[in-house]
Amino acid sequence: MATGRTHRPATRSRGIPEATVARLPLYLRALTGLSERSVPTVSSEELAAAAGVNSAKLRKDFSYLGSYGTRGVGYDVEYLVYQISRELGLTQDWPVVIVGIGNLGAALANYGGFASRGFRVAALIDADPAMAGKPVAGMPVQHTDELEKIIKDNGVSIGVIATPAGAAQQVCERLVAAGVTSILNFAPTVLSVPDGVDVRKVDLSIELQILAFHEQRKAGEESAAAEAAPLPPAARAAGQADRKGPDGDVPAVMPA
Amino acid sequence: MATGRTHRPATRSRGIPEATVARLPLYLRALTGLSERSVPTVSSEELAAAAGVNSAKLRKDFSYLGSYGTRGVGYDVEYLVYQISRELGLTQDWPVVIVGIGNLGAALANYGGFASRGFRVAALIDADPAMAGKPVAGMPVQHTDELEKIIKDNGVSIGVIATPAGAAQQVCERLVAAGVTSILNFAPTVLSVPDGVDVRKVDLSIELQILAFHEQRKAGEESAAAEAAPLPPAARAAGQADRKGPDGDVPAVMPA
DNA sequence: ATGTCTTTGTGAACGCGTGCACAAAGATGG
DNA sequence: CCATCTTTGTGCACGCGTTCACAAAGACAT
Repeated sequence: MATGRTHRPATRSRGIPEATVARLPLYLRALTGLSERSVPTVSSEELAAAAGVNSAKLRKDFSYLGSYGTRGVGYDVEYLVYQISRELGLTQDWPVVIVGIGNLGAALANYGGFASRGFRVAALIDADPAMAGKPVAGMPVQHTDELEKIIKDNGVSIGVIATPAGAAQQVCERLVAAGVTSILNFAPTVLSVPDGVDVRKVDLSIELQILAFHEQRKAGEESAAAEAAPLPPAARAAGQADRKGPDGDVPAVMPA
Repeated sequence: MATGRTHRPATRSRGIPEATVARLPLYLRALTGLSERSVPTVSSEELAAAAGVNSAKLRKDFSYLGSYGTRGVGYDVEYLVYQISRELGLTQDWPVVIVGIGNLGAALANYGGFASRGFRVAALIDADPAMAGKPVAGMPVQHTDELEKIIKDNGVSIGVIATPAGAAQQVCERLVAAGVTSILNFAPTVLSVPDGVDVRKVDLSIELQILAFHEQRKAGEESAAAEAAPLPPAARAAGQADRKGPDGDVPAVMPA
């Protein structure tokens, strides 16, 4: 999924593997659903099915948290909801700021999933002076000039970047300088941050390209030998394409 | 990734590892930037820095595609752009439909990154009759009733689901029945699909929760021994919480 | 209390991905 | 033509994550 990842180099964060951490929210969601239906206990097999994973994997994941199950019975739903929430740090309030209130930023501001898990949108920030004061999701947009003050006043440590790619790195640096140590980046750029700052990336375009790859492969398998050698591997004469404009003899494949 | 991933069980798709496929769009983006600046060739070291990865990893990734570099020189930018585009299947046109034109769906419809890589939004679909005909991103929203017809008429094989969680599975099944074989899912649900259908998931809430985990850990390291045992591991008497409503003696930690 | 049955928790094996380190290949200069 | 220098391509080792398979633990019936 979603997601590619630009974050810590697979440091095991206190014994809990990164892959397990990434699945905990999945379990939590499934458990919350069971809790709403007043299901008291659940087996690893049932919960795994609900979360879309292997039951052995689920049990191993939970084993990193402790022995919270009862053999022969399963897991107590409410208790497990609490334990996972605590482990993820969702028992406390996390104020976040969203920078870049375009279409995507507005969608994020309105997204219920943020507020429903202890995340509170503390401020919406945009560089466009025309946006300042306009209400989005029942909240006035504030100008970028206020960024540092907002972060410090609210004790924000998580920032969401939904700006155009060109502005992302600069916004990122200001966020980090003001005290933000975790960033969720929607801009299609590689952010460089100092050590100690976590960056997670959500890149819609990349996800689609990965799907296209598999889609093409599926289509190619059906009409197997349809494509001959698409281009000779050494089609270009060595040292010929040097110092030539971007519109050389190589097929222009990138639209706009 | 971004993200978690619900897709093929790590099947190596014709020799190219899944992890490599996920990085190809990253390289492509960096290369496109170089191409626009008319840079003729680039070394693995430079390109790796631009893409935010290790240079050895980049070279190994490219080695799966073939020997496209020149030792002592580097890679021809234009040629590599073409090769990666072809490998990802971006040399052809991919019509996509977006189902669920709420805040997020509208943001996606307006998102330039879709159109800029060979992906063409063929239709916007929503279940709300009041939305039908309304223009979003310069395109009239169509009603769900038309879904099957739209898919078949346009030869759509990639669908984007941006509906509420409750509607996602049903929409998914209709998409698949109509011929869609790749799905990008923004709804916070686990989709179950038949074999042969790829699903990639983008879950904003999960990404935030992962960040919160690391954030909490950072905070916990500073004030190391601040937190004592938060709850006795066997706090509940065995077999006591059975058959009790969701509001038992376990702390209610999930807001709303 | 004893036996049976269910389900957890985990040891161990396997496979994938990553990164090191270096040989091979080609460019470049004399 | 030979030497040197740069950069690729890759063999290899290591570590993480996944999965299998089973012993241990507890529930439950008799």
